[in-house]
Amino acid sequence: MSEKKKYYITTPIYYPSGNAHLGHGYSTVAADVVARYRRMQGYDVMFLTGTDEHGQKIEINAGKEGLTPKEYVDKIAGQFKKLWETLEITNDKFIRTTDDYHKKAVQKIFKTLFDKGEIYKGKYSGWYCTPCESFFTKAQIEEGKCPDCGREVKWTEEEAYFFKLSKYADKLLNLYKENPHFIEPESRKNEMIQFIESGLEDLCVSRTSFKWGIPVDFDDKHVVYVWLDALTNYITAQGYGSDDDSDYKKYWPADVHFVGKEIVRFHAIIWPAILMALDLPLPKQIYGHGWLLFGDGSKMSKSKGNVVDPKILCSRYGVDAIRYFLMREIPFGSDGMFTNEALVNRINYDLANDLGNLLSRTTAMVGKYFGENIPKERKEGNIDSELVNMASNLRKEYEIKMNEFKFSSALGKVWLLISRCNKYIDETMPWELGKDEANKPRLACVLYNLCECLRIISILIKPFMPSTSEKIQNQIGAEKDICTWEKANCWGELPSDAKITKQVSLFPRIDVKKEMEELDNLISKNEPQEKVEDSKDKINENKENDETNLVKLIDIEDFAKVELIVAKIEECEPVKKAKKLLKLIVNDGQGTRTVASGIAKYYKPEDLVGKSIILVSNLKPVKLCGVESHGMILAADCGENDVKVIFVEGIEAGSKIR
RNA sequence: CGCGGGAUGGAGCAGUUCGGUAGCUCGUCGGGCUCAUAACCCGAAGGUCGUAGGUUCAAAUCCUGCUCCCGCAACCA
Repeated sequence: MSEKKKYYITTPIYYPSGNAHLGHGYSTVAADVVARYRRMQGYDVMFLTGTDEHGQKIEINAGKEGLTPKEYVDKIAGQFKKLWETLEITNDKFIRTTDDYHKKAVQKIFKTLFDKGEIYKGKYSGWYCTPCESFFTKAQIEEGKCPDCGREVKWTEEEAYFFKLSKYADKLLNLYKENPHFIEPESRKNEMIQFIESGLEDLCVSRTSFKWGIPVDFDDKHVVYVWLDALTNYITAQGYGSDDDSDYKKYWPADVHFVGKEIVRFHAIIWPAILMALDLPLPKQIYGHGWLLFGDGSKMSKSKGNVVDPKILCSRYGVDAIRYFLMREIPFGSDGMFTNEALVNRINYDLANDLGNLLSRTTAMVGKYFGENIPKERKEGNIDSELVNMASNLRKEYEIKMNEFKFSSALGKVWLLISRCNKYIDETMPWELGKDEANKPRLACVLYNLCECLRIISILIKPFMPSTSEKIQNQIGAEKDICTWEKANCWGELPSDAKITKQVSLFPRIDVKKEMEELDNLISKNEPQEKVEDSKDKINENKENDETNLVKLIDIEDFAKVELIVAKIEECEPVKKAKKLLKLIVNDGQGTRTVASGIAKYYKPEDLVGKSIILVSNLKPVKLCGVESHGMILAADCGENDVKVIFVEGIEAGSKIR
């Protein structure tokens, strides 16, 4: 009774403050590929994904739609589940942090930590940004606004529970040292080390400012804040803290947590610290993958016609094509771009021309020359050994890449064989062999070799493209028992009575030009309901919050509150340690004052001295990068990437503008 | 001197750990083939490897200075 080896992999639990999009799909497909790969290798796999459903933002978004938070998350969690079905994700569990068992377990964990003295009650006073639900440190408050959203932060004091994160600094550094692969890719590890070395503060783990969360059961003013609520899902999902923790015992610790690079910090620092505090084993690895960017580099460009709704893409091109694209186009550790053109090109070149066509021409020739079966009598040629070796060794190379999560390279290896096969056909010229009855054994051998290669290929692409894999096996008549991982490095498995039939094309070729036009039409139709809300896990970088075109109208009294005057710039210098800031000394008619302005990118100091500008003179002073700024100068956005200061000529400094 | 990543033929990237013919995909041009989804195969053109110095017999690779991009942090009052 050889116990199967366990493999536990997770995606982040997604924050359902908006619709599921391709960025979510990216992480999840990657995890699914690994899960399928490990299952194929015979592991007992646990693959977990889910949603992180608490927090103020959910509360607010629900309110906007006139729903209760629960109704709201039910709706969105449903969308996520549906998307995973569409993408043929084979997660074993789906956890929602609003699930009962999770809530209970979290309360238990909270209490345990409190009893152990790992959590203590304290007072939090600091700058708080409501929309972002974040407090900022002393270093940050000096500088002013919320670093995330730029909005006003409020000085807030609240009673709160704290987790003693600071005491784990050394242990964490040690952990990284002793487990060099704990954080991958390596560049991320360096960031974490840096972060820790710059000092860890205790972590605020409860809130009183909103209700939508798990109550602290011994102090019901408080709800558990995201850290202990969300991160713990990886163990509560397996029953930790419940009556039945057999799965927890079986699968924990996780082999790897896949996370977006923006949340590596939480997983590499906070999560292990929590586990240490609980005396539980730590996950073996945190892998921070890159982001899927849209269009020209960062934002989704509507004019470029990027349909990012994964459902549309899947129905148009098939799930396998989308899965393939995501895993092939972008090296897993780095950022990558999604464009429709890149997608269609990949489908055409790799899938239709190389793989699809290889299968097509192979099965067609078998049909043409032999009917359904390749004869037993086969004559080998000198040229064969290179192909055979390559095919037999492929699994080994593929495995190395897969184990490092280098999906793109792993697929690259497979495609090397596909190319080699196409070349092999040219070299052996089966159509010539077919002309002479005497060459039939040689022809049989050539076609057999191609089918064997296809068999191996079909096995190795299976985690990525499950149904394509099956289709290939079907067409070459390979039964399940010779399409296993074990048989992927064996040669000569296909029996001579295998029934080989040409069927429909795997991937039809796409007319790029036409397709781009159609996609353009598609989005223009879709646009109204397709706005992708930025979510907390922001895997896509679509920060452009659909510029609210609705300008709020104000009364004349509101305008009267703003005092605008003309001022003359007398001195100007860049602010040290600031990239965007210029420090201006301006004369406002009464005297001089200092103003900081974020225009360093567009103006040199000497271009400004002596000029007159319009100044908002009654803004509250604020300190920016050590410079006290008294006012703001008016400037206009000129296109995407330029800002022009509004200069005025021939008006005395101090003149009021109305 | 905040941290980090990057600058390589028209585009997108690899190569830089441990110096020694600069490689891949796409595009362009020419040829071959006809089994196949007008797919496949071969060949060619095209690169001062961001810039300036240095070490070396030899530098994309090592060292130093500089410029420009991109994240994050911070600071567009």
